[in-house]
Amino acid sequence: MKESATYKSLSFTIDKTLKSGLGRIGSIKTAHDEIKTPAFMTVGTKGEVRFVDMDSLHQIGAEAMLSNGYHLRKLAPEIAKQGGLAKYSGWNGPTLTDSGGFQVMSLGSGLGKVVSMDRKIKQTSEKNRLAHVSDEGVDFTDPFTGEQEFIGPEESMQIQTNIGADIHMAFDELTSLADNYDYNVQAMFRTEMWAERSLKKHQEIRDSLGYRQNLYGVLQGGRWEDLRRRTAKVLGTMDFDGYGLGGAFLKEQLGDILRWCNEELPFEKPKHLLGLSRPDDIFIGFENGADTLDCVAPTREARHGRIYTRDGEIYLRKFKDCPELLDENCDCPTCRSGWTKGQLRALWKSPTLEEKALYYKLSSIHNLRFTIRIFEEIRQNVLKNSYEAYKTDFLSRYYSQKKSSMLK
RNA sequence: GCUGGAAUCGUCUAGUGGCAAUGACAAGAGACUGUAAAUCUCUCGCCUUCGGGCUUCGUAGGUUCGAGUCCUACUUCCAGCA
Repeated sequence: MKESATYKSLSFTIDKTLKSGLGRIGSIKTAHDEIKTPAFMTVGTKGEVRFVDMDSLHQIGAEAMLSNGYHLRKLAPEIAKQGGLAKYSGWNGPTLTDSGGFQVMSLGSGLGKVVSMDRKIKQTSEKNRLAHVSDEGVDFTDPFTGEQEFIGPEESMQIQTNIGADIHMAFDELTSLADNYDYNVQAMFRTEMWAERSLKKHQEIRDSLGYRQNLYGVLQGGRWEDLRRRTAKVLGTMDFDGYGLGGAFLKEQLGDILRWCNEELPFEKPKHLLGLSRPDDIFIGFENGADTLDCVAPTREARHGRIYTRDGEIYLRKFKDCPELLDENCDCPTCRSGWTKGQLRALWKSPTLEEKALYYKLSSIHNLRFTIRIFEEIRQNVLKNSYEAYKTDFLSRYYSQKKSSMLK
């Protein structure tokens, strides 16, 4: 209670804007610390980043942590008692919670978030879904306990205010790429209605608590320009502290979709691009007005043996006994400690849980640092007026050898 | 030397006479983007125009329409007795 009372409104400062218009560098002041933008928010769904301790996160320059209201729903009252997410998790830095809206899709229609044109799109059949959406909210089955539960905008706000992150997200419905235009219209209207209800409930609780927490509105609208611009206008007039850019994207359209949204939204408010972090997505997001991004890919892919390097991604399994560092140019603790590809591969393949866990930690730290560093370099290069050259160099090196480097 | 038992894909393993033969691990390829994910998918005897063809279950014979499965001998290994 006492600690929470220090919460203040966000203040977002823009230091410099790209000539192209939407991209900018700046900083978001939160009650805990300042987030220099653009920034990557490390995903710690349940208040911890899998296998990575908080000291290591600070050491690699992590700016903020994103946790999930859905996963923390039952712990929320306890988190409140302990003084909020930053304290509870031991992270003690800027935090954001997602509303649980993502689970509408992942437990429901269940399709990957970003899909390239050639990938087949298929929809989960209605009866196999674990989540069902109505205007009230989402009825879902807990995949582990089988328990029937319900979360709507009001429930999500209650959970998130208990968790007490610096930034909360309005409850939204993320559609899948398999959903057609008509369904996206429906989901967009619902998301707008939920945005209003989220805001109302958030403000009620905030007023009763007597201190300020911050809420971002979340935009949906699928891949259609008319929907994206419309919903951006609608949410843009509402009293949100910032905006979450949501949706499942065709990679080829990502930039356009973000541009449609951000041309309509108030320029001076911070924007968070939900759930993306591959290098190309980072550049597209930044240029089109995203100030922060979050993603599970760096840590998940690390655990699965996919390692990021300046020359592209590699499959660690192809590097048995290899004496090279993961990435010669990397300044992460794993590389600086001299761990070689071969040693890390051996840990990963080890029959002991301790060694596997060590691998997960070392590789997660590497991929996270790799990702965070791109954001740092974007900031530096924008200041030096060398952003375009930096981007071109980075992307051509990263993607040119994609195939061959993965094959070794 | 005698008496039991055992020999199947890199390893371990399943296998009532109709089997190219089970499962696991290893290996190879791919996926993963607001974490149902320390996960998932595919390949894993050889060849293939993807219909199929060929060669396999220690070795050599035999019984049978048909043998990894039954019989005989041999080889190797394990256990017990000498």
